[in-house]
Amino acid sequence: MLSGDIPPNQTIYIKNLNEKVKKEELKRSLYALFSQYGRILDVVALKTTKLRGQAWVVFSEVTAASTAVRQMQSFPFYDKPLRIQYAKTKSDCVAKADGSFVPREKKKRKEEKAAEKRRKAEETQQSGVASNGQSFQSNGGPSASQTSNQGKPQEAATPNNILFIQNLPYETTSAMLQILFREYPGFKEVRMIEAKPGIAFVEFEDDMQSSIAMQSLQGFKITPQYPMAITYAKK
DNA sequence: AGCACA
Repeated sequence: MLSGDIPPNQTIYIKNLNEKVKKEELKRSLYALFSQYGRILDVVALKTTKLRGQAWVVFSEVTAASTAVRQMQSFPFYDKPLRIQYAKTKSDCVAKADGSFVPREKKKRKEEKAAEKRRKAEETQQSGVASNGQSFQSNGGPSASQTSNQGKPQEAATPNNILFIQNLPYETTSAMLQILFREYPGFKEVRMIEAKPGIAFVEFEDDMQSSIAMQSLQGFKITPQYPMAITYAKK
C-alpha cells in the first residue's frame, strides 16, 4: 500500500534509518539535513526496540514538510536511503502550540485498570464471594575524509557557494552535471575528480544562488537508483 | 517492518 493515504501535515515520519547511529548524533544530523527546508520545531527519535530506525521531524510549516518528503525521499543517509512519509498523528509540540495538547495517559490507563481490578477483587473478597484468581563532515576539498563521510551530514551545515554532490552514478560526467546546474543563476563550474567517482563540486557566485540550486536539485536522479545528495562543501 | 513525544 502506498503511503499517500496520510494527509500532509507539518511532521514527517522517517524510517529505514541506520540503527547503529547514536540517538543524539542522529537527531543532530537530521536537524542539519532538514533545516534547509524550513524551521524545525522538534526532532524525536527513540531507540526502543519498537522505535529504533525511525524518527520524526516537526516543521513549523506544512509546505516545508511537503518539500522535504519529495526532495529527500531516498536520500542516502548514513549509507541507507531515507524512507519518508507524513506522520500519522499530531506531534505534541504542535498540539502544545495550538492549544489542543492533552497529556496522554496510555500507561496510566493500564495502571488504573489494574488498580481497579485489584480493588474489585478486594471488594468481592470482603463481601465473602469466592474470587476465581485473576506488556553531514569534513567537506574541505577532494579529501579522503570527504568521500569516506558519504551521506553523513555533520553539525551545522554552513552555507557555501560551493556545493558538494554525492551518490552520483559512476558514469556521470561533468558535462551531464553542467546541463543540470547551469540553468540556475550564478552557476560557475563543475569539478570532478577522476580518481573519485560518484562525487562532484559545483561552484556558484554566492551562497544564496548555490542554496537555490541545492534545494531544486536535491535528490535528483540521474539514474533511478541514485538520488543525488547535495550538501554545502566545507569552507 | 516498525507512528512517538523519557
